[in-house]
Amino acid sequence: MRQIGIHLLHSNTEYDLEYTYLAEESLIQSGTLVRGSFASVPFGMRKKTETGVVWSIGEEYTGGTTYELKEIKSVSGIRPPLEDHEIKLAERMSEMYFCSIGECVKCMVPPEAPGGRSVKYVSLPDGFDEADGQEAISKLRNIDQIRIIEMLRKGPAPAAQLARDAGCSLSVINTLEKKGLVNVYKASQARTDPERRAGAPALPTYDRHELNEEQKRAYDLITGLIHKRKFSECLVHGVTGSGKTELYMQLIADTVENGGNAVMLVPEIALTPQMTAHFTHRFGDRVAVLHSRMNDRERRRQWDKIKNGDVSVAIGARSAVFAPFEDLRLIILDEEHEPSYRSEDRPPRYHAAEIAEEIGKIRDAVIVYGSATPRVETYYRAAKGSIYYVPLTKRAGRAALPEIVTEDMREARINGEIYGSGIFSARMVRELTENYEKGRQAMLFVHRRGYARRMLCTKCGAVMKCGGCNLPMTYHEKGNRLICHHCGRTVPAPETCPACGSGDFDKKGAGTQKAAEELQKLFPNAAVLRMDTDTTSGEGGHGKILAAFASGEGEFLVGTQMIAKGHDFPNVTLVGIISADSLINMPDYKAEERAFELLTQMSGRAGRGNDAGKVIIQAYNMDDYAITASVHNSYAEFYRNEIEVRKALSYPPFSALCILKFAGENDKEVYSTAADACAGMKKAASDYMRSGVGAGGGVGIGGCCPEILGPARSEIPKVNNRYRWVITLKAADRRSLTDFLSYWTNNGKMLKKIRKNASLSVIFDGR
DNA sequence: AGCACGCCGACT
DNA sequence: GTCGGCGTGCTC
Repeated sequence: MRQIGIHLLHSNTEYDLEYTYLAEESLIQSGTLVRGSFASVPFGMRKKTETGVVWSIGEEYTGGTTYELKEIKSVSGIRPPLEDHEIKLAERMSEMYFCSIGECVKCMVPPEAPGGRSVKYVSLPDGFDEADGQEAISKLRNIDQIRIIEMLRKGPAPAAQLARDAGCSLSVINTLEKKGLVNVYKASQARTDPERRAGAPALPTYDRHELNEEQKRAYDLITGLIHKRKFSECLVHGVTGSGKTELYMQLIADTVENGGNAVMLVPEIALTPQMTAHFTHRFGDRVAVLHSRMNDRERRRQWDKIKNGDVSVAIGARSAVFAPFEDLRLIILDEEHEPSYRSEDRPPRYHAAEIAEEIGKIRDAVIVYGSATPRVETYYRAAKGSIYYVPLTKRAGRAALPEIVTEDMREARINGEIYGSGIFSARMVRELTENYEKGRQAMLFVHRRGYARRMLCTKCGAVMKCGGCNLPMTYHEKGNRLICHHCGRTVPAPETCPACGSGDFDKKGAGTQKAAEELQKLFPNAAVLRMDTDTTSGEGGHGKILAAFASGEGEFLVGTQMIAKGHDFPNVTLVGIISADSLINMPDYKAEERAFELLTQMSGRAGRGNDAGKVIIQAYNMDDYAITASVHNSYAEFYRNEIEVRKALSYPPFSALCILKFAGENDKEVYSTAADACAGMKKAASDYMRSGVGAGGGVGIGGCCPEILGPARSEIPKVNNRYRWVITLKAADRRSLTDFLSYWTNNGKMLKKIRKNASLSVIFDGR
C-alpha cells in the first residue's frame, strides 16, 4: 500500500488540505494511478463517496500515523488523468484567485452525465496485484480472457470498448465475471463515437472571403506568431463591421490545417444558433460547441469529442477556455471587454482572459483579444508594447456611421425645453415624433431599474463625489446624507453645489417603467415595448422581445443595457440615450469605460439599413470625456483621458484590487462580520509589515501591504433578502494582494469564522 | 453536508 | 445525576 495525497473536488479555501489515502501498489506500478488521476474515496464518518484528484504519490505505508488512513475506493472514470499542463494551470489558478486546488480542478472536469446512459464497466477486483495477475493468467486457457486481464491492468474500462479493442465478444467478459476475476459495474461514462474515431473527415471546403489589405496584414502577423509555437498575445482592435469574424475564421482554419487546435470564446449572449451555424458551416463536424444552456449530457458529449481528438475547434462561452485539446495553439476572445468573461457566482472567480493568458504561457499558445472597445487594461498593454496590436479601421460593408448629437440638459432646463417630468428634452420629443411619423422604429436607453440616487447639479452637471475615492456618492433621504459605497465615508448633503453655487439638485433617476409610460402618453397609438429584468422573466423572455422588435413589431423599445447587445435592428433609425449621466455616475472606477462602450454599442444600433441613423445623447455632464469621445467615435480620445485618471488615482492597470463581498440575511450581523474582518486585516497589515513577511515596508500602492477600504454598504445593499457589505483592498499588484490574504487568513481559520456568519466571495481585478 | 463532541440548562 | 439542545469543528 502506498500513501497518496488527494485534493477533494468539493474542497474550498478553508479546507484546502491534501488528504492522505492509501492505494494498491499495483495501481501505481501499472501507471493507472498517477499525479492528476481521479479517484473515488470514502470521506467523513458516513463514508460518503467523494471524488478527488491525486496530487502526490508518497512512500510505502508503514503505519505510524496518528489516525488510520483509508483506502481509495476505485479509480474514477470521470475523466482521464489531468495532463501536466492542466496540473500547472490548477496550481497557478489557486494562487491567483485565492481558492483551493479542488475548486480549480473542477473547472477541468466535465459534468457527469446524469440520465445519460450508464455504461457497463469492467475492472479488476480490489486488491488484485501483480502476483494475482500472473497466477490468474497462468490458469486461463482462453487467449481473449488473458488479453482482457492484461488490458484491465491499465485501469477500468467500458465493457463494450474493451471487447472491441480485444477483438472478442462480450461473453468473454461475462465468463471472467463468473470466475470472479473481474468486477462488472454500472457507471455513467460518455462513449466515444466509433465512426468519428475512425479518422477525422476532411475539412469541408468553404467560401473564404477575400481579406482586405489591413486584414491580410493582421492575418500574416498572427499566423506568423502561431507558427512560431511560442506564447504571445495580440489585441485586434477592430471597429464594428471591420471583418474581425472573417479574420478569426481564417486564423482558426490555418491553425487546424497545420494540425493544431483552436478555441474561440464568445460572450454568453453571442452564442446564438446563427453564430454556431456559421462555425459548423466552416468547420463541419470538426467543431465542438459548448453552450451555457446545454444539459450536462450534451456538454459531456462535446467535452469527450474534444478530449478524444474528434474535433479540432471549440466555440463556447467563458468556461470553454478549459477545453481539453491536445495541441492547443490559439485562443481567441471575441468582444474581450464583455463582463460575461468574468465568473462571479462560484469560486474560482476567474476572468477567462487571465486564464487564456496563463494557458498560453504554459502551452506556448497564441492569445488573440478582439474588440471595438477593448478593456483599458488590454489597450494599455498594447500601448506599452507588451502585447501585439493590430488595428482594423476599414469598414467592410457600406453601413454609414450614424449622426451623433448631444443634448445639453442644463440648457434645456434653463430654456424650459423639457417635456413632462423632465425625462425627455423638447429636442428628443421632436426627433422621436419625426422618426415615428416616417414609420421607423426607435430605441431608448434608460438606466437600470432601482438605480441608486445621485446628487446631480442641474445647473452645471456636477455630481457630488467622495473626496477620498473620487467616486459618486449615493444620496440618502434619511438624514439628508451622502454615502460613499467604496470606502464607507458619509457626509451631510451640501446645500449648494460646490462647483457653481447653485442650489438646484436632481436627486432622482428615471427608470424604464417611467420612461415607457411617458413615451406612451406622447404616442398613444404606438406600441411601446419595454425590456428590463421585470418584464423578462427567464432566459427566453428578452430573446422574444428583441426578436419581435427586430422583425418590425412595435414602434419603440425602451430598455436597459440589454437592448444594446445581440440583434440587428434593420428598421431602427433613431437611438435615444435618456441620461448618459446615469452611466457615468456609477460608483465604480470602470464607469467611464462602460459608458463609452455602451454609447459606442448603442450608436452601432442606429441606421444599420439603408438610411443613416441618428443618435441623441441627453446629458448634464456634457463635457465628460466618455461622451465626447463617443460623439467623435474615437477610442483613442477616450483612452487618453481615461488612462490619466487611472494613473492619478492608482486604479488598474496601475494597481490591483481585491473586493471582498459579504452577504447575509441579518444586516447587523453581516456588518459586524465585515467590520471584524476589516479590523483583523488592519491589524494583520501592521503585523505583516513589522514581521517583515512582506518586505517593502509601506501601505498601499508601492508598499507591500494593501490599502484597506471599508466596510462599505454595497452599491445594491440588498439582493433577494440578503444584505451586502464590501471591503476593498488596493495594492501595487495581484501578488501583494494574495500574499497578504494568505497571511491574514491564518491557514483558513479566519475564513471559517467569517463564513459562519456571512457568505464571502473574493474577486480580483488588475494584475 | 452531516455528524460527533462538549458545555449548559432543565427535569427526574 | 442524566437527558438533550445547540454551537463548534472536522472529515485522511
